[in-house]
Amino acid sequence: MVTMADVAREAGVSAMTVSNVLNERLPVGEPTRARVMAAVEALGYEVNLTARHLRAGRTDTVAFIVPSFHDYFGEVADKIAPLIEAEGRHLVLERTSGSPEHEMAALSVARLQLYDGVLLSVAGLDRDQLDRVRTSKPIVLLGERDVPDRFSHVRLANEEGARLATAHMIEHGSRRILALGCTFDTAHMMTSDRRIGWERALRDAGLDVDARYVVPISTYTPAAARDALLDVVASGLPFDGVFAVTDVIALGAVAALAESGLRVPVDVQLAGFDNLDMASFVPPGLTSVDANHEGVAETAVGLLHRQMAGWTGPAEHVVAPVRLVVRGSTRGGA
Amino acid sequence: MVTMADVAREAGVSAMTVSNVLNERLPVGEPTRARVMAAVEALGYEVNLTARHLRAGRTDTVAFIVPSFHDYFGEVADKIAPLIEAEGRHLVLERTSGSPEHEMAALSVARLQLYDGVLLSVAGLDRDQLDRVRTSKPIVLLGERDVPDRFSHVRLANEEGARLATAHMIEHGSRRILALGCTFDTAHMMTSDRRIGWERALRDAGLDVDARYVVPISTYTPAAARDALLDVVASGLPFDGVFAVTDVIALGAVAALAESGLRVPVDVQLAGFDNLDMASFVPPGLTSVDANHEGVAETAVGLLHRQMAGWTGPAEHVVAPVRLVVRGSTRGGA
DNA sequence: AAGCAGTATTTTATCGATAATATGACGGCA
DNA sequence: TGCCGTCATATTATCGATAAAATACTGCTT
Repeated sequence: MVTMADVAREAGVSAMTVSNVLNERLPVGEPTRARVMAAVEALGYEVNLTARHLRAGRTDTVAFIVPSFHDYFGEVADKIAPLIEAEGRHLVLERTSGSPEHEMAALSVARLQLYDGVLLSVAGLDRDQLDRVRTSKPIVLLGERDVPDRFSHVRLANEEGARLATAHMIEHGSRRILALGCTFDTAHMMTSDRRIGWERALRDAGLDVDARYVVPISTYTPAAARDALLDVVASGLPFDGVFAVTDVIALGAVAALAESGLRVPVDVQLAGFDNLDMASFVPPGLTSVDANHEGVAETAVGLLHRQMAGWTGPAEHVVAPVRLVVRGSTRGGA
Repeated sequence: MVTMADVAREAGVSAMTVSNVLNERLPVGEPTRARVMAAVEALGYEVNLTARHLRAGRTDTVAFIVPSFHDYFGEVADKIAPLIEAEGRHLVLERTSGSPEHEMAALSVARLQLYDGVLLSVAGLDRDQLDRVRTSKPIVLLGERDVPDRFSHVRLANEEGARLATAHMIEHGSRRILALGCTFDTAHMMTSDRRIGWERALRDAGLDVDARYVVPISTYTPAAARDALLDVVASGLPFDGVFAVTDVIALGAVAALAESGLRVPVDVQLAGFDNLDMASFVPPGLTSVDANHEGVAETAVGLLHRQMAGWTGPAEHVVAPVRLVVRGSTRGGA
């Protein structure tokens, strides 16, 4: 490996001069600079980033830590990347599988040292566990879990989104709407917050809230969603609308409804949450709550930049607004 | 920051002993070990990975460098992650936007030093550019571009896959099949290799190859694919089948066909490539060439592990076999 | 009691870069 | 001539860990 010392020897100068040429820290005379650059070229020298990190205490890298790489998180990551790169830093993704242990490990002192800042999409950790994390590293949390006040946090208006979607289906004639993938958890969770919005829409319309219409699913995959919905159909429970807790779940619902011969939106209206790219393309077009990934990405990265720039003010807790994007899977759609 | 020296002082031993306790390199007496562990607990010490990297010359981290985080690459990354973790290493993802500059930068000496090994999904670099990369770092290339012999490489049987899909549609009655998203490039590229397979199926069946049926698209998004296909419909060019170069492109085709009132598979059969998760769920089920992500991931990671373990034999060039998964978007489907 | 094998622990040097400080060379001015 | 300021470059110390070599400590044998 070619080191800075090798370049220095080749150019007949000290290592410090090489460093100064490359980093433009202290001024270097033109003839010397030229000799150094020539030596760099000749030897093909490139800085050892690890050594720089150790000495300089900065890595110029931000990590976005996600439960999994695909679907929602992949899309958000693609929005975040250019924002980080615009400030001259690198973005890397790490995966936790959504397990509390992995998330905790990602927040360990050791791993945090590798980055100048961290965006963590919280899926497994609860408020108490997060409260045990002690660090002054810039961190912004994303996601629908409850988090300690001292962490900056960006979440979606889950309840409002679910309410909007459900109310929209009620307005267009649905009376028995399933909450597919929702739960009755008491802790703040995506699945319970969205259930509350569904309930509120029902109540606002004077409809009964029937616990049988909340259909939990084993894993958050389209396959599990399809199976769960097919079970409902088989059970004979009558329904004329489905609020799917995410678009991925809605995709499973689309498949189940098609298999069951139920027409969307004529027999059953369907709405999802997240407005993933695919939502516009899956026929007949999926009505979905738009989480404004771009805006969420900008907000989160903005909060992180501020912390990395030395801001020490209080943490902010942002609730990103949502809006309903109406498509063909609900009546009143295009 | 708590350093190893702090722990050593607290426990009344040398830093080396702390290191030996934590890494189990040299044996340490039980009472000493206990004191050290107590000090570690008391101070909340964790190793500085950057310092370890510098000294030990190993990062225990593998990078998977992809054009973008979503869809195909996100799914593959989720398959790769557990395989890397099984060997006690971390996986991180980096993004290149598919640009040659970014891909070259990812292969620079400086960035390669950060990882014990690199999996690179080549999208932008051609053979000559890759040939300029000089490094002994374990690297495995993925993707459909041509690469120099000295790099290990895993690609798909693109031509065969496209042929299978096209032949299947011909067998079930299609005679005018579009190659949506394909190109006439002469360099080996995913889009041209798959076009060749499409051509071969047509020729094998004694059908004409008409250049108008190769429909390139501006960007590899469903939106661009939908627009391109709507243009074809508007042009009046008759067709009764669509081979979409990827499932993402097929998704755009699904939308365009639905908008145009063309029924799948009655009026038009449709097949894609990649067999993404969503392919089973988009009604009526997308017939797709299965690229066996899991197998590709295993092969690539296997080659990388071998290199990281010190293997110096010749590079391997693996062509991963494919198979056709028939679903409702083609006749003969379920 | 001396010698020795074998284990436990410490010392020293190093990974490669850079912040802080020191030295050197040169011109200007009284 | 002598002193000072300025710019260019070099030296030194350090980031935090660990490999390799050196030393200290055991108990056991004869």
